[in-house]
Amino acid sequence: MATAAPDTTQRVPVGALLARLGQESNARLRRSLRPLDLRAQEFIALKQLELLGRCSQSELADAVGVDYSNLATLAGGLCDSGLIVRGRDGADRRRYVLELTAAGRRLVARADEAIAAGERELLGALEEGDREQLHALLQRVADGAELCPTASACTE
Amino acid sequence: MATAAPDTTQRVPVGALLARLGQESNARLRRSLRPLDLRAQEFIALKQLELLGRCSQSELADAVGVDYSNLATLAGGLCDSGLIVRGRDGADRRRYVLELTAAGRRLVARADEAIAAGERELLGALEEGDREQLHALLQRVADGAELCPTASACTE
DNA sequence: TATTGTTATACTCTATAACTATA
DNA sequence: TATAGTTATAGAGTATAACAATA
Repeated sequence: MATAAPDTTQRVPVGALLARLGQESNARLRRSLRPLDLRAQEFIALKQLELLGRCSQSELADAVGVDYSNLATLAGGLCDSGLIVRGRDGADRRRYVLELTAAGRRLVARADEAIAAGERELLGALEEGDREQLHALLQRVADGAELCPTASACTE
Repeated sequence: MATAAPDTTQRVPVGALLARLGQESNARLRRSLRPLDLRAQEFIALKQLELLGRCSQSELADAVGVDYSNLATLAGGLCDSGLIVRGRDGADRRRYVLELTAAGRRLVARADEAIAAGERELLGALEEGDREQLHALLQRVADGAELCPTASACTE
């Protein structure tokens, strides 16, 4: 049977809180990015590519939590827009090597500014120290679940 | 200009972590609920209704982060399935009053068990105490942003 | 006129399967 | 045969506008 702590029944479980706050976080992201004509997934992929440097489509898909199939379309669009460049890997010609262009790098910088305000607003209830603590906890969960969102944690 | 802390540039911002973990949390929720033939939004709405007790569609939509227009369709489906009942408010006949049926209550209980395993797995990297701390921090953020996920915080 | 709820519609995101090309 | 990528498609979630009924 499931564990049943006495006062856990009447509160929202952590998973539900995560889901709800993630939803809100995504909504704010979308609104902030709309003026830049960027979709949330596109920004996340670009941002991750900035952190990882050169990498293949499948590595990026893993890091970002998007299906390979959907990342193919996504990367194609970003390539057409001149935000990334795709070249075949010399060693294994099946693989693409993705890299941010200068234009892509500039757009990411603009997007970072655009989303910072919304993020501060969402986390307004927390003091600086609490925000750090939240960041550390979330990072540990992400690393533990192998969601691999940081370059340093990508050891493969 | 935006604030620029020295070592913040090379790590994933809190908002992005929240978005990513929320995405993962939602994905696990969906997978856990599929055998019960429940969609994530449907479960979230039912669960919230359990916490709030009787409430109107607009109150539920606010609490759950779904557009009024979409909650209309959602509530209609749940009503057809016999999981909730809808009745007009006597005082204000424009408003619906939603309430969980016995069948709805049973299904929520089954769903709670189904999703508990996935949640424990996602949070596996954290000790019990850290999990509590994460819960408290997320709850404060949710309350601060008036996402109103708890009955107690709903003061309106 | 303002509010509650409904319907319709477009867009974004998620997920699966079938396919091609290279290893 | 196994893997990297592509294409197509279905389903779920998000967002907006137009509308009816009631206050």
